[in-house]
Amino acid sequence: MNSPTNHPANQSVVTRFAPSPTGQLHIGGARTALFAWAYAKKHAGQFILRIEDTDQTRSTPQATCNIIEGLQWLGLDWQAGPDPQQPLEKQLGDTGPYFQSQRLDTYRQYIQQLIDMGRAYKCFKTPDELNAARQQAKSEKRAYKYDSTESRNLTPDQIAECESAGKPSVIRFRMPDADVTFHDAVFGDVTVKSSELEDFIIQKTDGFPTFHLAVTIDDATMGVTHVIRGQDHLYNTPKHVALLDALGLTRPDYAHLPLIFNSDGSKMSKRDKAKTARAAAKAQNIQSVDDATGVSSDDLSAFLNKKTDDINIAFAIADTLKLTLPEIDVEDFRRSGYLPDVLLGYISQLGWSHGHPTERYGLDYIVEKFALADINKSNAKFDRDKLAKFNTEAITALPPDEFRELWKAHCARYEPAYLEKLDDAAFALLATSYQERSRTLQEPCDNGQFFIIADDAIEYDAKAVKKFMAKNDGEGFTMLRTLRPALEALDDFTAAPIHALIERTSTEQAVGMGKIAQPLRVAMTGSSVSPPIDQTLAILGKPTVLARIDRCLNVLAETAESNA
RNA sequence: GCCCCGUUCGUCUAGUGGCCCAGGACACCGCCUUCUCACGGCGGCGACACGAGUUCAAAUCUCGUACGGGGUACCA
Repeated sequence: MNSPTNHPANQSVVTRFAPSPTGQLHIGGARTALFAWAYAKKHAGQFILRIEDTDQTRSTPQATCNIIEGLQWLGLDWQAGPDPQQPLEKQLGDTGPYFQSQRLDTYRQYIQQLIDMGRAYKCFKTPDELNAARQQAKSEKRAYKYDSTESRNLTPDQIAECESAGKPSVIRFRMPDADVTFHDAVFGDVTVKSSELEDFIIQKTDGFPTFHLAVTIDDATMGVTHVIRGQDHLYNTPKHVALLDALGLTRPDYAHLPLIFNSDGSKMSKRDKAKTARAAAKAQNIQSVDDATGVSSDDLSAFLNKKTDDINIAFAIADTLKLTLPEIDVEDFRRSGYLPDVLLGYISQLGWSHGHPTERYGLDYIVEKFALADINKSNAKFDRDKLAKFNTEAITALPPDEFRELWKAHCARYEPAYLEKLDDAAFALLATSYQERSRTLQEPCDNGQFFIIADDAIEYDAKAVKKFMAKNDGEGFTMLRTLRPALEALDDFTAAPIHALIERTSTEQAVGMGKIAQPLRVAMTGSSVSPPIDQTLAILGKPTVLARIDRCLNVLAETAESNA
């Protein structure tokens, strides 16, 4: 099958990612950015980051920063757009500015050109009138379509009259009375019938262009050769193509990507986090969250009553309940401890496949293999298990010092207590212990809390105590009493000598390693889980080990043994 | 409602008329390893949505049905 293109082979590729700055970088957006970036990279072209902030009510500078930070973390760099090293006003590239709010003059110029050509006109219909017509059509079970006859035929006098009366107007594009066909790299030739097309708005009453006008003009004036975006834009494309044709501008090549959904088929949206937090809070019937989160009980009840989906409240609940919210934005995945290359490798497989001799790969491999022809048509569901597995493998394969540095950076950003409480040597030992048993960079933080809390803050898990300590007349306590002097006498308190000591004890007492390791675990962690016990003791250090044995014996032994 | 698109194991996918009673990966199950939790090794379960048609031959082509998705905004 041939793949028609509107661009000569020797023209260099220009792609772009054009998010609207209304929050964090969404995982779906990240994949769109990845594909556009990879295509440009593969063809030694240019990748543009353009900020689509024409919706004045929803756009924020903070959101732009979030998106920039997310892209940078992923390692997707752009040659034109906001300069990530500079304040937001500074921009890279020579086809800018790259904020749509700074391109209003350009849009006006093209809109005026369309008006002058008779291809655009003012329309004084109000949203209310339009809605009424829509409702009317619906109640008559009829397909609604904007009726252009009245506004198209307004005389100059009538227009002047409306304007002097102060009636607000929009500008609409006069859609040609013909079917529109365009080529899409994923869907092939797409034709939309004339009857499905209407005179759409290109300039709002506030004087801002609509998305359709802005995106079309920007892509054309920035020299974008390949528009790679989500499938939700497929049926916007006839509008863009018609605009381009009217203006005599070259059509870019299009590729519309399948969408990404949750495993239950719902859209991956930021509201999933609120939903999950709310459901957990209701299930456990909590009345308040940790004071440290700064969320009041009023905030909480507003959230529980669905008055707000405030993400900060959702996180406060998650913190209080030790709950992981579903990852939706790139920042969520970063916080959960996924490696950027793994995340990218995984999401690249959602809707794109090249025959996979392997499925574990990173950015370089994607660039090497990427082709628009290998993009699928059908939507994909996001599978966190698979992502987690890939992440585990990548973490395990890391050189130990590299893992330590990555984990350190993660702690600095999300769990500073580890860096404050542990010296370099202890941190390094802990990193080594956890590397092979961690799915994410966050997991050792969650599982290793007992390494950084005070000796008297250990909470003993009742089941673990019963099973490993109190059972058989408190054999666990007996073992601890046996071990204590031997451990105290150990001069070189590192993993190897500790291991030797435990093995010797095992032989002398004629018991399995488990009979020794598990009571120690309970004393050290309060639970039955930790890294190998010799490493655990070495990292904790002799004073802490002895203190925790003593505490376990003093606090726990009496009550447990009397209850036994 | 209307217009379009899609549909291979639970999930992501390989597959472009004979190589496929359908291959890989994740999940799941079992065994091995084991001081706990993990990691790891080996094995197993498991799909062409349904119905017609074309053909010597169909997961692959055609039609219909069902289901899923997108669009139908002065949001992008």
